[in-house]
Amino acid sequence: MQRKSFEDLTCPIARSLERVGEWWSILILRDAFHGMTRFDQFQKSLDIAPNMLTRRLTALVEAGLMEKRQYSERPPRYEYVLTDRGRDFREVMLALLAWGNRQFAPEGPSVQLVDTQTGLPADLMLVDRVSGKPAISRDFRLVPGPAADEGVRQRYATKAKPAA
Amino acid sequence: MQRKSFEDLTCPIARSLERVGEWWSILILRDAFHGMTRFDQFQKSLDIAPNMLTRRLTALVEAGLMEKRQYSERPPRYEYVLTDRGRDFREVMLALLAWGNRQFAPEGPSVQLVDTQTGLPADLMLVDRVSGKPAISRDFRLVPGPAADEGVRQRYATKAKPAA
DNA sequence: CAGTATCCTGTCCGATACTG
DNA sequence: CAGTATCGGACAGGATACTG
Repeated sequence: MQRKSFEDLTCPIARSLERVGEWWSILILRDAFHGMTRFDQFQKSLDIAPNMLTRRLTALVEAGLMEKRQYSERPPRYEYVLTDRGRDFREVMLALLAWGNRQFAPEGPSVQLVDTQTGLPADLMLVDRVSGKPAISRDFRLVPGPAADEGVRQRYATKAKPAA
Repeated sequence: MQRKSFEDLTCPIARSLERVGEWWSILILRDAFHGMTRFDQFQKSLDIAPNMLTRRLTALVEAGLMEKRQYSERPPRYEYVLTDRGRDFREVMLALLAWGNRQFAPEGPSVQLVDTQTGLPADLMLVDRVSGKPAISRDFRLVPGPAADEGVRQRYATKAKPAA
């Protein structure tokens, strides 16, 4: 029966996972951020079976994260480029990368983000543009928004106090 | 043959995905951040089959993101709490949430982070603690770190110019 | 080069029944 | 309450062969 469809769910995390929840999807996006656009570039880099690559690329295109563009008439050739929506995913990827480096790289990072102006590695944190406070500040709380449905309201109505 | 094991890979994104790549894992963490600790709390909230919940919880414990703690002797009762490593994942989750709200919530967010001091919804962005610049600034570039292996170096040695 | 077409396997996941 | 046990289905993913 496989996973239930969560398309109707309003939780933004679940909705995001609908689009990028498959394992390869994020790695394909990672390579796309690195400038790759062509089928065989992805295939070589990822060492992925070609049919799987086709499936994932198609899914990413359908989700609006990438766009398939013809860059040659004869022979017909296509490339896959990030859309605005896909490019916006960069922050999530960098957050994931930073977390991985902090937690699973005892011998130092294998890939890191550096400031090309100074040469210093970046130390990323999420902040609120409005107040300037870090997102992990205790001042912030997740609450149901205007489009919340019953399920969401129930989950966020628990008396349990949120973990730090 | 299922997915190859990527445990030996040094890419921090792949390494992160090893731990939280399964669909339910992140949703369990989401609920844990919301203060849930007990088996049946997760089960009711997620509407997940009990055997799957056991599997995912066990995996999260093995990955060091959660800890199984006995909170009652007779009868023996356990609870699942976030470890430091698990709590550190909060930034990734919030980044995912913010992306989902930006991209897939035309009718407004269903869940949002608000500043309890001001009542204003947060507008999250990743910034570098060192320079204060946003992570999406063009000044930043991903480069191989001290622990990079051949595969990583090759991927990051392409002449292709990174996508914006 | 850029895929499509088959076939196969592992496992994620759901459903249900059961237990101390 | 907090799970374990068992069953079965759907699909992610791999391997390989083939095409314009």
